[in-house]
Amino acid sequence: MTDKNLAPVYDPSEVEERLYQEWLEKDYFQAPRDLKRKTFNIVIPPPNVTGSLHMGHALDNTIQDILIRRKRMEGFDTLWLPGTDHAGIATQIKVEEHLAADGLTRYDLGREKFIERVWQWKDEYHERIIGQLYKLGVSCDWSRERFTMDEGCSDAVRQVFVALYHKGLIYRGNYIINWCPRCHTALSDIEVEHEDAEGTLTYIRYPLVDGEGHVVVATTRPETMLGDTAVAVHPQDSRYQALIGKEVLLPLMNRKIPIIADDYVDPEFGSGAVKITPAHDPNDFAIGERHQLPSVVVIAEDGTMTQEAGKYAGLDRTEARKQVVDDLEAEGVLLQIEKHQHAVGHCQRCHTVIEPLLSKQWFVSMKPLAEPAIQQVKNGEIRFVPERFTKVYLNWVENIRDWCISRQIWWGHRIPAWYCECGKTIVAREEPQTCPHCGGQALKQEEDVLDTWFSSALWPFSTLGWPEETADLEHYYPTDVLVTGYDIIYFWVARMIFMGLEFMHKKPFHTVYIHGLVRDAQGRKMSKSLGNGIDPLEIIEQYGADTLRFTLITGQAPGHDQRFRQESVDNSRNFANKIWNASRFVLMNLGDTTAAELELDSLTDADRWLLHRYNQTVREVNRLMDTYELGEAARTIYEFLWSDFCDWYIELAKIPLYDAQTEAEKQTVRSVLTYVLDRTLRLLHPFMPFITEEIWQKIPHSGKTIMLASWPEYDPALEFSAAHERMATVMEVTRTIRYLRSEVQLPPGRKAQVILNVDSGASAQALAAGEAMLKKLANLEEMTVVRELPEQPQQALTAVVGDIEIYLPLKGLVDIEQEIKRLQKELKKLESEVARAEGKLNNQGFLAKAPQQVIAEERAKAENYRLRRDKVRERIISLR
RNA sequence: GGGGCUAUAGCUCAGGGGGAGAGCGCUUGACUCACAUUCAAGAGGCCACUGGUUCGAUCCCAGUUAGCCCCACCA
Repeated sequence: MTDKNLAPVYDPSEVEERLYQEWLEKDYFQAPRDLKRKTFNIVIPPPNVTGSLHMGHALDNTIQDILIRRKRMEGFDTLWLPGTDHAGIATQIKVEEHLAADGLTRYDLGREKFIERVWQWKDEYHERIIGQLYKLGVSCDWSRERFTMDEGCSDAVRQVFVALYHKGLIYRGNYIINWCPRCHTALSDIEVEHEDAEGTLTYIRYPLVDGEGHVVVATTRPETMLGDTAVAVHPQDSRYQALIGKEVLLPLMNRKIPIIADDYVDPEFGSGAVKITPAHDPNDFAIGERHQLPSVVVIAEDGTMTQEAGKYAGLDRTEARKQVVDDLEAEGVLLQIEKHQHAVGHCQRCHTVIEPLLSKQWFVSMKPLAEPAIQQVKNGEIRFVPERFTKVYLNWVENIRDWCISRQIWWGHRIPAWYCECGKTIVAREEPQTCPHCGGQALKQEEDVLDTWFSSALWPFSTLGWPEETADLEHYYPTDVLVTGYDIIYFWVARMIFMGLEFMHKKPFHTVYIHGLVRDAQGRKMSKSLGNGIDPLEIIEQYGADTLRFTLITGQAPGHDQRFRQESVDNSRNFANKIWNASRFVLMNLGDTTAAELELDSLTDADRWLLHRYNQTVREVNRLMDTYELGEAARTIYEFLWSDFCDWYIELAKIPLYDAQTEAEKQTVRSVLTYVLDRTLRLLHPFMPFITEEIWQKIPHSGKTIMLASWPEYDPALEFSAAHERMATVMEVTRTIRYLRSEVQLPPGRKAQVILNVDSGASAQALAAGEAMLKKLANLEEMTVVRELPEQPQQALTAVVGDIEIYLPLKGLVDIEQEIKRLQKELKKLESEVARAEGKLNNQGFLAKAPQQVIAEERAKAENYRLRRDKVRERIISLR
């Protein structure tokens, strides 16, 4: 027998570190690759190696660990594959910031040295992140850990790139892209965050080249007028019919540009005439294509004006804007400036205002890849939980546009394309030695790297060894559930589905579980700039991982954001302590027994009641977990453990444990306590892995670890409805007597007498069986059950439970007037209940259409309320 | 301009076609031999508003109001 003397307060810090090491040493997390067993797999959303884990990660990983631990206990061959993400731009920015502290830029180091520095950074932060995951208690298979830039994943990236290129789905070309002047790179559309901003709409007069008159255009970005190559109007706009085909003279630049007609123009907006700058606006670019307009690039990649901008060359774009406006005013062509609300794009990583630029970049053609990914979701092969996210996904995928994948940074997968002097481009998995077209050897590899999400998209299969045909890939692909926040459905989830279908010809997972954000106590997003972030590690150090996990999971409803509040942490901590102390009680009362076999024959009503409740809890928890309602599942266990097991059963168990005549009676209770505690710990283990293991090891058990103990299932042998009913009566009477006692402030030290007058044999039986319990729990000295009461005691408090009249004779303590008042209040309540039930029963529609069971229940209720009403009424009369 | 979510006890939130739930807070009592990180008892809600469907709506549907979020190239 292990040590039974537990400290009265649970101390997680002592337990968690030790248990996690033990689990690691014994390889409990390792997936066995047992071909005979069914698999259950999850790939971790790889955390970025930029910093440390936040509450969102803690929630995300807690959810995954819960799913994984349950399936492992259910006997599945379970793999939770961990790893980290190189996070291209984000990590590069961090390292650059670090260098900046020493007054250095990445150019000072050069590409090779800089990347070395980033690898060092990666190593350092990788260690930190893994350490944090350890502390959370996640049961990942660390022997299979991956990194998006490790050799295998990099190979997968090249393989995919080459395949898509040869299929014509990757191409390179000149298009308007989102350019971040700060990060100095192109971005994809979804890396741009739009924010409404108060801007201005500037009206400028462009004079006609021939003859009198002018055209007025309106723009939010006057500085781009330097690059205008046309003015567009709507073809049907009567105001401008005569002007179409003529030319205007572009102010400041004195360039002749044509007036063209295009349907894109909204005659209602501004002046109805639009200046066209193909090099700096996506719409203008499209119009430029349609009308073969030249593009004049006036803003450079660093955000300054180019030589094409004439005298403004070299100015920063914001400075240029001011000067252009001033000069326009000086020339007398500035008509007016009005305020204007519009959305301005910002870089997701550094929040700099995005510049739409004409640039040569690599793209993935998305529509062909999206098609099957739409079908898989539409036909239910891939399911979102909660379901409404299906729409969010489809809405994006059905309107998908090509993906700009090249980034002008250094940290990432370098694009496997080489340019030859002969002008040809070679795309290959391995570096070519000579040009296959001209045989030349002067090949230069593309400088750009890939969008970090390119490698993420391959994660479910690249981590299992693809493109090699590994045993893991064969056995573990596809995975089962993907757990993530709604913020990366587009970035990651959609693209994984695309790539999984394209390269594995199988969906990467069948279920996408979407959770919400963890916000601060005021409901604000946790962010560094606000300084309102709560570090999960601090909570773990102070309260333990179990407490943090329980707080996060109970605070969570599928797909909804939650607030992280101290009260909730306290509550979870208290719960852990409650479990600890309940277990202390069990351990202290185990006697010499080492095993607990339930002997169903010798059970009392209390035992049967607990087993029944336990069994219901198991069924409910399984149902909830099957539908991913993990917060509800956790609350259900909480409720059972605290209310049923602790508040009622442990108190009831004390009776035989302390007073029983025979050892056999004690033994029965011990076995029930042990059995239910054991199984409830198993049920709770996925949620609170540490404390459950720690206690489980101390109570009688078979097996090495609770991690591999069998998962509790509903057991028909534990259905005890009759006993459950009887106990419900006993409990209700108990509560009522306690209530009466507190009504007259009867001191706890004073034992009371009670007379119970019953109408039915069933009640008499329940009370007889529950006598000892009632005496203890309601603090009674004497309890008398009668079938008929010759004379009602006057100096007594009264209440009615079902057909049971409860009399609490208290000479000298009962204020008759007060008691009548209280009973009248009770009578009023009962009368309204009777009225409600009878109202229903008198409704012909109800009787005709409601289900029989509901009608029967309603009849029983009505009967019960009438009975109680009459008894209370009688009592009032007798007191008068 | 589209799409979505939310409105339940003082606070934070679960729930769900047939008499409203939790935690915290509040009131009253108790250091009772597992636990005061506790126990017992209690107060507190026309479940946002208006219609509809139904025998029956807090729950389903429509609309209204308020708040939040996502997507979108009207200069």
